[in-house]
Amino acid sequence: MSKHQKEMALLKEHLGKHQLKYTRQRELILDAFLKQEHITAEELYHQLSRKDPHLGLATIYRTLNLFCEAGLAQARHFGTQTQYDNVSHKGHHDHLICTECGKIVEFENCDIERLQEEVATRNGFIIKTHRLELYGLCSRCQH
Amino acid sequence: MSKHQKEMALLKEHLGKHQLKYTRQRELILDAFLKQEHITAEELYHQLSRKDPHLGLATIYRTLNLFCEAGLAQARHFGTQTQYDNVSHKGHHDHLICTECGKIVEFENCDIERLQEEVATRNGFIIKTHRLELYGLCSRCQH
DNA sequence: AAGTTAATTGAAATAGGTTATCAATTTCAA
DNA sequence: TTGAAATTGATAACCTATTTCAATTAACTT
Ligand SMILES: [Mn+2]
Ligand SMILES: [Mn+2]
Ligand SMILES: [Zn+2]
Ligand SMILES: [Zn+2]
Repeated sequence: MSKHQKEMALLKEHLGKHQLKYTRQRELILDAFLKQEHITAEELYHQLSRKDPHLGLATIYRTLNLFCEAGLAQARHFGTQTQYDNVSHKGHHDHLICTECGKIVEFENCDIERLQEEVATRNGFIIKTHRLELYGLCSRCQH
Repeated sequence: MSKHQKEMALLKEHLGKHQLKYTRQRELILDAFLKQEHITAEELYHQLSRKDPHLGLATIYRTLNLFCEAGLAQARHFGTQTQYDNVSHKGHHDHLICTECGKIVEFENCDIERLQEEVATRNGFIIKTHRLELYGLCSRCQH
């Protein structure tokens, strides 16, 4: 019995709808990915290389992009790399990022989301996605 | 008499404080940059290549990064490229971006900014900067 | 269970945007 | 005017991500 039954079901549902296959690699990557809040392709590659030395980096990238399309992950460009956010059980959220130590705090704020909608409506837009990142110093790095 | 006297003064102030020099290239790039709301290094390069075919792309990148440090510009990763925002006279603002036609609308919203501060405070953070981007369809692209 | 077809994989090449290198040039203060 | 230090342009290098392609694998058909 693997954990992540619900997420695996979601993935299989997406695969079924798009004539895609459920592979050993996709299962491996899914399990590792779901243990993280967010991770880069390189980091995941290094983690998994220990277990399966033959897993290719391209497969990691391809699979993470697949997770995004399936709604399990959300790509977010941060610095030079792309962070893949695990949104499978937490849902949408935004980020506070400490520019000193790299600490990341996730948050949700309905009021902000509502105001975003207002801004969009006022300008004739319909929002599909958004990104909100607050950069600064965490409590430990303020001294 | 060049326009952009105020911005040029700001730049010279920054240069003075950091033992940097005021060069012909920096003046050229500043004038071209200030005519835009936001622009990529490549776009600026192509614009300026017509006037001065010997201007190097590396110089454009270096100078735009300098403008960021001087507070005249603000880098914003959008898609695969970096957009350099002209914040010299408009000040901070956020963006509505149409994913269909690429249209960009700039906006400011004090309420959102205030709520951001609240979120940060609640988590012990002090915000230095932030980015808020709303992606969706503009009025023309909704049909 | 075996065969068939199309998707997937890993390795390597390629792409694309940005930065580093370095000799020649330019700025600017003395 | 002179000289030290910063800057420039051309190009190489870098880094992340995607593409290519032959071999493999998953899953449907018989
Ligand atoms: Mn997150
Ligand atoms: Mn702008
Ligand atoms: Zn910190
Ligand atoms: Zn549009």
